[in-house]
Amino acid sequence: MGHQTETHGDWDATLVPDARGRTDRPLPHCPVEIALAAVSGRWTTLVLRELMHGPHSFTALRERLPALGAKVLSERLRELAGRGLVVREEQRGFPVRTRYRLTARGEALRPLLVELYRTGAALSVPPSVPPPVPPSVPPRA
Amino acid sequence: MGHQTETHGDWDATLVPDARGRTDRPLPHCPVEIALAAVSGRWTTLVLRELMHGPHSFTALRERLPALGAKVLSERLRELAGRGLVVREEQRGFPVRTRYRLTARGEALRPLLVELYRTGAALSVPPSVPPPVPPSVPPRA
DNA sequence: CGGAATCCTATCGGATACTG
DNA sequence: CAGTATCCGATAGGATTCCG
Repeated sequence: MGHQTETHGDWDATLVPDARGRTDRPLPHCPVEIALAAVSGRWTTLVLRELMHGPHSFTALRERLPALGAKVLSERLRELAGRGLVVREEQRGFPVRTRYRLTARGEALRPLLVELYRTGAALSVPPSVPPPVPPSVPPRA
Repeated sequence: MGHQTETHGDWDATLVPDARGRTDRPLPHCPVEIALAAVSGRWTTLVLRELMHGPHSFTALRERLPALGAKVLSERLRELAGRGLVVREEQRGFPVRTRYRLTARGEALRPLLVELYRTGAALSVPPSVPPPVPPSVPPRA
């Protein structure tokens, strides 16, 4: 065999390019976990999609996503802001206009969203032989 | 403006290529939701990573991921199998060898995992100005 | 308008124990 | 070896109400 620095030696370099992906448990510094954290949570990708079209106010977002409750939207925006993906901007004047804008970091999620869409679209064509439903009880003559 | 078939008209075609993405709530047939469902759940991406290296037995997977409990592994494998991403193969003989192998559909997740890694790595370099800690009270005079 | 505070339920995932 | 069965605490997220 080659070398014994790694746990099991052969890592696919395109899949796991560096040491941060060579973990044996879900650690928060693993790039995959970081990216998943950024887009996970119900409604998150929809909120991101709206913000990708440009800045929106809290209420505008609620109008675009009528089934999204104020509490959850508020949570999502705070998470996104906490990760530096979104900025909250208060436009001074009267009344106080608030808007949420995607940062450069937030824009960096676009290729991921595109890839998620692509992959999901590919998966949505059903497998030739669907989830092998085992013949539960073979009908006896 | 152009036409009034859509709710708000201007959709980014690279972000939302077709009607399945033009939803105002998280519907299970939206491609993004489908892809997210495939990779979501704790440990899921790690299990996929292992299976991307080739088929593994239940116990082999537990050895690679020692902190992953049998129950959760069992759940993950059943979910993945249910989505047609993994197949369970029983090698008859003694003892009964069981192994889990990625299907072609499962392999189709590889680009997504790569993109997740890429994006997460990009996000892990901290923003020039971190989460904008707002000047809580503007110093007067 | 732009939220925060509560309350409530469902599900998730970890620990432990047991089985063919 | 390859799981299942149970229990249990912690979130997640929806509904509702209230606030500056």
